[in-house]
Amino acid sequence: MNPMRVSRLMLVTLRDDPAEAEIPSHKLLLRAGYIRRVSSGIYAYLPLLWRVLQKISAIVREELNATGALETLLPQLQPADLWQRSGRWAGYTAGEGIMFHLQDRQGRELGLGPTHEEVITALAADLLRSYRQLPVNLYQIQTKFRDEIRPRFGLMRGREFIMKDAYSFHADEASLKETYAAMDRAYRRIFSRCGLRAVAVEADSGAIGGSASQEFMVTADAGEDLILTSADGSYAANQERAVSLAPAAVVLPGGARAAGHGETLATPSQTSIEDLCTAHGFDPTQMLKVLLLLARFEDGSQQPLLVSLRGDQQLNEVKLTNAVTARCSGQHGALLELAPLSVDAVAKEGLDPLPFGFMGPHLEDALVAGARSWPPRFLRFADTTAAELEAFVCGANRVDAHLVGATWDSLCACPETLDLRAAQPGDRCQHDPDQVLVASRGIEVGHIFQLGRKYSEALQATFTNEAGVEEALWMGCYGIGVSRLAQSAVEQHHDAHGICWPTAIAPYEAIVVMANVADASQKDLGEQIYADLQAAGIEVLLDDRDERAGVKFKDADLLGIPWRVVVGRGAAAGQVELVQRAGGVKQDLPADALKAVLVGAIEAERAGLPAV
RNA sequence: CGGGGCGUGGCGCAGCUUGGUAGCGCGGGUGCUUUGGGAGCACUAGGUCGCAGGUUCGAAUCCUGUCGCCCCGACCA
Repeated sequence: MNPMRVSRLMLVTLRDDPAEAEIPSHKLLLRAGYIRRVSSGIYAYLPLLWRVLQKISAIVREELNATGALETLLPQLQPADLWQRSGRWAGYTAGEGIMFHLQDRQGRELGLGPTHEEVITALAADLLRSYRQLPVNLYQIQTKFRDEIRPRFGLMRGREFIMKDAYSFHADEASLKETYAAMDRAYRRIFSRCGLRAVAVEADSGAIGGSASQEFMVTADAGEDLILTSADGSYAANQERAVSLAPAAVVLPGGARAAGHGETLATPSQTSIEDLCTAHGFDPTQMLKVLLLLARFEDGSQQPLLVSLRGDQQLNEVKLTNAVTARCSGQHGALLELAPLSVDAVAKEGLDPLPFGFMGPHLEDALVAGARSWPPRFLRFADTTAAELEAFVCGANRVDAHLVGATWDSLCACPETLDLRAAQPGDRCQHDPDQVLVASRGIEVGHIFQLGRKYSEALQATFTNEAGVEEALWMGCYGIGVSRLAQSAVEQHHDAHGICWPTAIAPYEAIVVMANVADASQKDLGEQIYADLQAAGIEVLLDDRDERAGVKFKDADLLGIPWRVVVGRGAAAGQVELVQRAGGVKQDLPADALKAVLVGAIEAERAGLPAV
């Protein structure tokens, strides 16, 4: 129950927006006294927020326990050798690495857990021996540490944050998929029970690895991710993953010229697609653009890339990263960086300058053959839209000239063709060309992965199958940013006056405000209602401060308690006012009718939104 | 790490260009009045101007260095 009087709450609210905050939810959590910054990306969760976090955690526990998952608690201090065995120690500690690490008094290296695949997989290797024990799913709710390159927006991207992470182990892929689907369903229930509008989107699995992965996004304008959704709701993806149909290309008048080698066109200083189209009346879809990039790998090696795209399309770097990783990471380790090839980098390799702005897909390997440290050839890719062009305009590989009416094969063989373009809002959908992708912004609050056997193989986590053969475990992992979820709830539920918590995760369900504590009838009735509501099972806060009514109303709005009971002028006649925070609807009613009204309303709201 | 900006009582800011012994609003304390939407009046406490050097008779102000914080990019729950 934990009833509470505001006078005892250590409540400090701020009238002005703190200078450190940018987005509404961050400002409001600071102003309403929910959090305090201790250092960059490190926050104290004050008592009111801790109640919110515990309510979210309780919902998460209920839903995961209902799937048969087991709650556990793993160490945050993790030995380096565990991470060396999975091959992630160097990547996570050196350079851009995200893991805080230290040495103990013996000089042994330790890391502060940014995630727990290593620890849990080592435990699985120790404890899971037979297919008879499978599947199992373990989860924990605890603080994670990540030395973020740039912490920001309060709890949205902290260096220390609360996460629920779960790891499942299976005898085969079918079992993994079953648990993955069960977690998908549990996640949808968790977010809707928390009162959040969330959408599940296809996602890139990034550094965690594995095959399928899906993110859960709380829709909000301040979200860091761009989501593309079809109007019928059957397709939704993070832009870094999204696929779509590109607009049809406008056929190049005259088609192929000079037997597909193209006619030379003088294009002085016309280095951009836009310049060329303006000067010569081309359509961007008739152009072929060539991007040069440089990939840098874990082993220190570098590889120049040549990517062909249709002129109207944008490169999706995540797709390219995945393509390069698939080709090269076996030999060179993880891809650390993908950056546009600079004039300086070319010069540093001792090469002649490249015709930037006038390059065609037939740019010869000979141009990089003499490089000091690069391999003597480009790694070449073409996006599907570029590969499908019959005849196109492209750079002539010398300054101030382009080719018109060139074709693949005549110019050069079309390189490996992949989907490398960024899907855009307005693009037609692959599943139904009559549907169009629509953009919205989202905050990633959950992510589920089918990891496969990446970690179990690295850490020799095996079991004996039905046939008596040793086999690597199949794994899934499933995360929810608990503290981030709390802040995204504020981002989604606030107005000009403050927070409007969904009842299911509000720190208190109701606040009783005695307008004037010097008035004995108000004070007596307020105390009585406070006691009655507690007895009725409502989590209630009593604002007993000797402040003017206006101050208490402002604070109640800022705090965002879903229901406010005002005991004021009508107290002597037994009348009170009931105000719903979201929407601000007010009603006057007799004090003895209050309990029934409030209990009914709050019981309905505790369930959150209808499940999706 | 690259680019941009900011550090002045608890919070939000002015003062800095043109050096001369620190100010405003909010907040805190005391008293009186007020009491349904961040009250009024009076009194009061609280800052070696992020830190370290330097220039100067004199530095919040000019110079150098350094630390911290915020915003834009790569990363992610």
